[in-house]
Amino acid sequence: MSETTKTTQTVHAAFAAKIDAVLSALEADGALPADAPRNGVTVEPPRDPSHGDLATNAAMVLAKQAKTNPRELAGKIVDKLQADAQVTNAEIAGPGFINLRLDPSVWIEELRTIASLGETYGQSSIGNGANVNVEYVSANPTGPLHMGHCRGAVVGDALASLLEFSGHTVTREYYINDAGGQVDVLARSAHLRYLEALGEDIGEIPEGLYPGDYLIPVGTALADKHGDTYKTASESEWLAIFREGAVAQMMDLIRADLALLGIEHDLFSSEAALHDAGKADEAEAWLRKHDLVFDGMLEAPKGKTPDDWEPVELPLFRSTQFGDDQDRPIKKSDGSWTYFGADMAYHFQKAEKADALINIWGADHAGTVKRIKAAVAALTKGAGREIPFDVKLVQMVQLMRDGEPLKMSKRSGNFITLADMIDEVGKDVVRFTMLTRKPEAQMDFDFAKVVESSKENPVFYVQYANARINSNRRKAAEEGFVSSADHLELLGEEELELIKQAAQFPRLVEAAASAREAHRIAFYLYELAGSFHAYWNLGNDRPDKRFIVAQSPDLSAARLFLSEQLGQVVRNGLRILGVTAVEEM
RNA sequence: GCACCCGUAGCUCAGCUGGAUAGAGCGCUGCCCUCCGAAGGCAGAGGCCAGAGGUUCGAAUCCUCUCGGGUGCACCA
Repeated sequence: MSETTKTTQTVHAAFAAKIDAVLSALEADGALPADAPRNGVTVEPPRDPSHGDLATNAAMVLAKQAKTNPRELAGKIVDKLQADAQVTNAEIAGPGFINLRLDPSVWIEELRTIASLGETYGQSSIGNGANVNVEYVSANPTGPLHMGHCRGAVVGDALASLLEFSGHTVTREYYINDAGGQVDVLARSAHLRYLEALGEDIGEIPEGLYPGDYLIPVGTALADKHGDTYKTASESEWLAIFREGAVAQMMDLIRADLALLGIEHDLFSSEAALHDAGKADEAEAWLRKHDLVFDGMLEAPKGKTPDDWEPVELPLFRSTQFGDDQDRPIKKSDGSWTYFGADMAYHFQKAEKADALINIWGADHAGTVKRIKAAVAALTKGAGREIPFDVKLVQMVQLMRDGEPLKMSKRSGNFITLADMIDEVGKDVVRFTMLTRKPEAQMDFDFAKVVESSKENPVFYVQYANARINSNRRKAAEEGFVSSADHLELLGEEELELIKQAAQFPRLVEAAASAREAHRIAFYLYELAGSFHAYWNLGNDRPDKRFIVAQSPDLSAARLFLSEQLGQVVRNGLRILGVTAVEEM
């Protein structure tokens, strides 16, 4: 380890390394078998702070391998740890935990580390630069984004950022379903609006076409471009042209919506282009060769069987071999690809370029997870390159206003758009709020509650912490006090507690990234903000606990330094979530 | 009927991929502030982690079953 990395290593990383070194020393002593696997050994703060600053379960995990009992092994580890100047106390507790108390200088040093690393504090290299493809949103290009797309968009984007922050190379991808029946419907709907733009009275939009007003400008644009060329032409003449034109405009619309949320994908992949490249055919050929696709009879759908149900023979993927409840068709009877058939080829294509795939899907697609994972596993394994493939399901959001659910009518084409939501409460509120619940749990989004300025609103509370830090700095400067690291030794117990909490950030980032759970960052920030506010409030009754103590310039400077670094951690966390750290409120 | 998700304080939810006495906010109770660093503060009560088995040093967490709630079950996307 070089000197430069040593000076900026975080407490958590340093002590994880120390425990590791102790275990290696015990191996050298013969107290542990050589190369004993150490997965499962953790170094983390105990839940109950009275137990100490850090705890490790090493003795309990390794006792079996050492052919001894946990407490005895713990004793040997403690002996070595007590030699460390940074450890003021090491003791065995309970079934074999080792609790460590650290010298205050360790935490003071962490504060300096935050300052020197600044925006990079908390970054990790656990990703080892692995290429991770995160596919999210992928809404059909048939209209603007609505609130149903919102949560997946935010969850996917925050996860992508989190993975980047922890050392992965991330591709943010959007899959454009521009080859199915729904884009033909779009083309017909656009053609109708085209006729409208040419002055025809189109009356009511017929059932089965998209009624939304957002297609009016699409019709106008098509009329501008094509004049009356396709006014009386048969559908076969204009369908492909209108489809392409309308999809392109829908994607512009969607990109604009995503921009409102602060989302920019790196890659937009087209299903149509995939077919043109013959990717689906390639996948089918390979699967047939390995007897994973066969021509067989499709079973009747479960539940209520449609009246017009007739058995047909179709190319089926043997997804039952992988836990699915029936084999799934990859082509329709007219020879065109099913959604699944195309999706399979699409994922195989993605897998060729990535070290890991993550999909963010709406919960309504839950039923298709098994088959796609099965197909991708078969294809990648066959290609000799099996990679992790996660599908994260994002549950529905119920929109509320003052505790009352908002109904929306999809039939009329009047749904609450993403743009409407952002217009009303703002990007930051939408993003943060979507991350205040684990994605796989259903959530309510109450337009009234998310903009409340109170402690119970996490968005506000976290933003307020940063704003308070800023206003405090400005006010201090007016009175002639400036942050300085010269006398950090003056910081007391309450201040050290704050540093300890801030120091959790790096390991929290790693844990959240490993678990692929960005919402943990949001909860952490809420807690950190809560601690900061509580500390601030101490000053209400005790002027000696305020950041600015007129009689003690050195102490004030040290506390301002602390305040700055807390702000840094809050901002770093917010940046992962894609939420602006507002300066004033 | 099947699959997936959820079930933790009165309510809304966390719980760091199996650790020690299960946490937060709201609500409730009590006290404090309301002459400002208060878009309030401090403290307290409140739990059979839906239920029953199992796995092991150790389970809210993993497995099985049951009971509730949600979602989805076309050659749609």
